[in-house]
Amino acid sequence: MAFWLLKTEPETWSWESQVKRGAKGEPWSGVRNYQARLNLRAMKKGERAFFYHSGEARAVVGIVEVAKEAYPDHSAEKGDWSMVDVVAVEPFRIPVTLADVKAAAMLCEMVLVKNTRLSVQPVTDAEWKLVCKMGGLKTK
DNA sequence: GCCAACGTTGGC
DNA sequence: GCCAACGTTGGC
Repeated sequence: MAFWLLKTEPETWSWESQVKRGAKGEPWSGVRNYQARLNLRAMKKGERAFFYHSGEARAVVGIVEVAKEAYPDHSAEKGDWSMVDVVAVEPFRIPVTLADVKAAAMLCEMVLVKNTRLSVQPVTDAEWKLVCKMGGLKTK
């Protein structure tokens, strides 16, 4: 069971928009980076990901679940790109900001810190647990 | 608004 | 295949 982190600009696609989609979920389209594509394609149905707001907010705000595994990105005019469908699972009670992540010794190796520009990232089990806890969620 | 980091493109 | 130039992302 792997964990992930999905980055989005809230002006483009926010947690609120994701929640409004409900159980139908939403295709995570528009990824145009090979490393991110690799991660998208490694995602399995039922795996979970942090939903991260970049830009102004800079915080993990909730958790989504993969509802459909990688399939061709319909927004790609050319090239071989993939997307997955994700469904909102649970909001964080307390958003975990980038500053919080950087301040936590255990999290200083997170891809979020090390490779800030990667939009689809793997998260380790230990990181997952801690960030959930910081967000005010019971870890499962 | 600026700049650093990274990825992509194109000339050689 | 190398590398400089350029564009984009995202934090500050």
